[in-house]
Parts: sequence; C-alpha cells; structure tokens
Amino acid sequence: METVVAVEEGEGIKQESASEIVINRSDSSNLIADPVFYKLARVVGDGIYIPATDDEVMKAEDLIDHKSSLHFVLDNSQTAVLNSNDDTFVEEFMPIDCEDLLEFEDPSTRGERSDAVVDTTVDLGKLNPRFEEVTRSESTPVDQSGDGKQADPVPRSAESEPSMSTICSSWKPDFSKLKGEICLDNLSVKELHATFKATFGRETSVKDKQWLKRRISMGLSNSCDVSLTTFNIESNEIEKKDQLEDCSNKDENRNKYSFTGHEGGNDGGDNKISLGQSQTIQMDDRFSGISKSVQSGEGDNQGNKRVRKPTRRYIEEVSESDSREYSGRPVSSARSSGSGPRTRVRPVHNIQPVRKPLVTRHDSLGGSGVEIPYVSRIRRGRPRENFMSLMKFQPYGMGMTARLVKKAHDGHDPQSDNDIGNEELKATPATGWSLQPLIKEPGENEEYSEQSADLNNISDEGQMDSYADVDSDENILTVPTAKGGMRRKHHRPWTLSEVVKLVEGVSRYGAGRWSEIKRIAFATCSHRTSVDLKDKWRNLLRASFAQLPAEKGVQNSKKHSSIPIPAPILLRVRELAEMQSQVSPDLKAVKFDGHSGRNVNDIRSGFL
DNA sequence: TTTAGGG
DNA sequence: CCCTAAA
Repeated sequence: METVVAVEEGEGIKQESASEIVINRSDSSNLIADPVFYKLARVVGDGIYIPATDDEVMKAEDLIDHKSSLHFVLDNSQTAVLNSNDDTFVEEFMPIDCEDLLEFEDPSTRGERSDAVVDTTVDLGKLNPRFEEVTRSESTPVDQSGDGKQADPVPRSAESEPSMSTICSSWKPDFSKLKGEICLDNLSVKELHATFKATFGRETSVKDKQWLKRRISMGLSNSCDVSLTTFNIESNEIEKKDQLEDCSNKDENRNKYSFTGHEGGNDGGDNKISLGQSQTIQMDDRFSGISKSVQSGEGDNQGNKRVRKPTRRYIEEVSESDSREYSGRPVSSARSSGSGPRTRVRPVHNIQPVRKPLVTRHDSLGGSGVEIPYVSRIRRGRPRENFMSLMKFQPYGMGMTARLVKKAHDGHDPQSDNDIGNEELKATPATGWSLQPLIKEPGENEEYSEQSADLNNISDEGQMDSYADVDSDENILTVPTAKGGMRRKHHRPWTLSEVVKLVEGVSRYGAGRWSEIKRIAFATCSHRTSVDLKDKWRNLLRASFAQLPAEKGVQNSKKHSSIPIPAPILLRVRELAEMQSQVSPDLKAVKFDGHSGRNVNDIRSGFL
C-alpha cells in the first residue's frame, strides 16, 4: 500500500540528473482501502532525502501514471493508517502545546473523527515527501514484514499516531468560511504562477496548469503543517498529463477549486476542494501549529524509534565540514552507516542540521539579486512563546529540513541544491556558534524555533513557504534595491498560506486577539508577531473592501508587486470584519451590494 | 505584555 | 514594517 518513489542521486549532488527513479511498492493487498502512498524524494549518497523539486514531482507523477494505473481509492475508513505517519511526525517535530487548541475545539466533533472522516489518503507524492518517508522508512524499511503482513493492516508507522489525530483532528481550519471560490481554472498560467508564488512564496517554472492548480489548492488549504494534510481524490483517478490540456480546455470555467467545508459536521471541518469535473480533494487540515500534547519530556521514546535527534557531534561535524558552500548534503556521520543509500534512511534531522556557516544569501529583494552577508540576528520582538516547548523536543533545530526543500524554482537549475544550501546558511554566523545547543541565548533560541517552524511549513507539500522561511530571520539590514532605494531586509512578504492562517485565526478568536492567534496559528512561525498579524489584518480589511466590489481579478493587479490575495480570501475577510463590526462606516457603504450569498453569522458557528 | 493606531 | 501610547 505504500509506495515510495524515490529519485536517487549519486553522491555528487550536483550531478543532478544522474538520478533514477525508483519505485518501491510494497503492497499489502489486504488493506481495505488500499491507499497508495507516494512519496517523492531524492536520495543522496548518504541516504538523506532531499525533497523533490517541482520538476521531479512532475516526473514522478508521470511515471506513476504510466506504470500503473493505480487508482487512488478513496473510500473507506483507513484514515488512521494513512495519517499515522504524519502524526508521528508531528509528534516529534511539532511539539507544541495543544491545550490552547483544544480549548476551542468543539466537543461535538471530538472523537467523531474516526468514523466520520474518511481520509483516504492519496499522497500524491508532492505533498510531504520527505518527512513521511524518512519517518517511516527508518522504522520500517519499505516493504518489509511489518507492513506486508496481513494480520496487521495497519502500517507500523501508525503505532504511535492515534493520539495526535484524536486530539487535534477537529482542529481544522474551516474553509467553509471561505465562501468564495477560488477559480484557479480561470487563471492563465501566468496568473497561476503569480498565485503559486503568493501561496508558496517562491516561483515555479512549471507550466502545467493542472499541476499548478493542484499545488496551489493544496497550498491554500494547508498552511503550515502540511504533514497533517491528506488529500482525497474521490474520482478514483488522478488525471495525468494527458489530461492537462483537456482540463484547460473543457473545464476551463467550471472547474473550480472551491472550499466548501462544513465544520460542525462529521468531518469536523474537513475541507473539500472540488475539482470540478471529477475530483474532490479532501483536506484534513488544521491550524498550523497543531500538535499533540507533548508533555513527556522526551516525547519520542515511546514506541517510536523512528526519529532520532541528531547528535551534537553530528551537527558539529556537519558544520565544520563546510564553511564554503553547502553541497546539498551534509557530510554526515550517517555516511558511515554504509548500507545502500536506498535502504538506509537517515532521520530527517540529519539533513538539516546543518547550520552552515555560510555567509551570504541570495537576496532577491528589489530584484537586484544581490548576495548579502548574513548578520547575526538580533532578537526582535516577541516571537518566543512556544519556543521552549519546541526546543525541548528538537533542540538541534531540525527544522532545517525545511530548508532543504528546494525552493528551486523548478528544479531545472542544477545549482539549486547549492542555492538551497546558501539559504540555509543564513542565520548562522560564520563562527558556527550556533552549533551550540539551544538554550543559549535568546537569539539562538529563536533561531532554533524558527527552524522548527520551518519544518512544519515544509511538510505540506514540500516547500511552501520555504522561500519565505529562508528569507526570514533577522536580516535587519537594508538591502539596496535595483532602483537604488534601500529596502528593509526584514520584510518578508506574506504568503497566501499565512494569510489564510490569519483569516482562520481571526475567525476563531476574533480580530484583536492577535496574541492568541499568533500563538496558535502562527506557533510555528517565529516571525510574524502579533503586531504583524494585526497589521496584516488591517491591510486585508482594506483590501477586501477595496477590491471586492470589483470582484474581478482575483489577483490581477500585478502592478502592486505585493502578492495578490485571492478574492475568496478577501471575501472572507470582509465577512469576518462585518460580523465583528470592524468595518468602518465608510467601508460599509460599499459592502452592501449583496454578494455574499451566505450569511455571515454562520461563519463562526462552530466557534465562540 | 499586549493592543490599537499612526507613521 | 516600525514605533509609541495606553491599558
């Protein structure tokens, strides 16, 4: 039932294309759902997984299509199984206190999930490639006895999962509130690119509309912790490339991704994205920071041997090994383990820990594309709330993985690996002081936590927000822009997913409870202070009332350089504002022209 | 410390 | 985004 698609690469990471795609399919045919789990990743010499690039993902998808007409089954109730990996992951990597979340949880939805929700999972592979496989492969070599047994329908990886899903399952964003529909289908490739960028904070060169749409929809649906997201493809099949064109032609207009979910129901907020013709993707999404309660100090001992934290030594080695350029794969002690790259999978952590002492980062601000030296960060503001808890579990900043994700635009660039490396270097001073375990100094701690946060982001489909993450940190300096102006380094554009999280947060807690929202929804985003949220909300409000009337281009104003915010989001913003009486009188005038078919009141029905 | 606003 | 005032 689980299929791992891996692209293996030679050690020289740079030799990008020398990779082969390996598909291991272990099937336990007995599983009812027979869900197919695809994970796509590149395995480098050390056995380290590198997140697949967009291109790779595409290739893999094609490959999959051809090879077997696997149909992605959706039905049934194997949810737990599929999610298990994610949960496990979360358990270990996202040790955030869940209490707050629970607080808002609707009791009625609790515990219902098992029967009500059916997350059949079809991981298209692009979803969260690396974490999953890493996680599971470590404990269970693919296709081994554990999984294959009939007696045990549930993959071993599921062992420790239940708790999480139970606890947090109900905590999902309700996209139901996004009444508008996101008509990705109407967008041109170019527009899709813009949206893609807005969503993930990075660009892509993929021209495939279908792919872009899917990707974007996924990105929208899950904000940070994608690891928890599962998609359901009800149509049985995922249309592949052949269809690419068809889709664009036939369903150009009617094919829309719409968020319609219903919160109170059984699914407790599962969201569905209707793909128009025949596909329905169900997203089991939750607020970014969800995590299971992590009280046990170790949190990962019980039953999971899956993930191990990198040893300090490892980290040190890595950092020492290269101060020049990140080759893409840490030297890693892992190497010594020796078995074939494919068989031995190193814990994700190994990948990232690299706090490379590199010193520059490519900055695209202002379009000048300059290399900017990294400066040690100065802690600013408040981001620190959840850090302790985070650090507790992942002292070494495993979050790096996230960075591994290529932000590469589309993977064509042979150098992408390097680029990534550079980005990763970012906050680490050349001195390497950051190597020391957390608990050092405020600044450092923060960094670690940020990394953790990054992890979450990545998980989803691989790389959303990766760009943003990289960019974050404390680059307080200003950067020269092409135009000659000086721009603040700090500004990190809001990604669509962040916006969505914000909106969700406001819907739950209400505008004004910024700190709450920050804590919960942005727990994993160390940047974005409550003030930032507030400011962003202010902007959203303005934007929503300004642009809605036109209700036109979802993201047309290209001139505004800033990321376009999809109309549906703005709509939601407006609704929330209205219901919360945040609307200023003058703006109100505009709003009553009757668009919203839905009553604003039900927006929060499940909450407050 | 967190909010609300102004810059 | 930043800064500041007010709570």
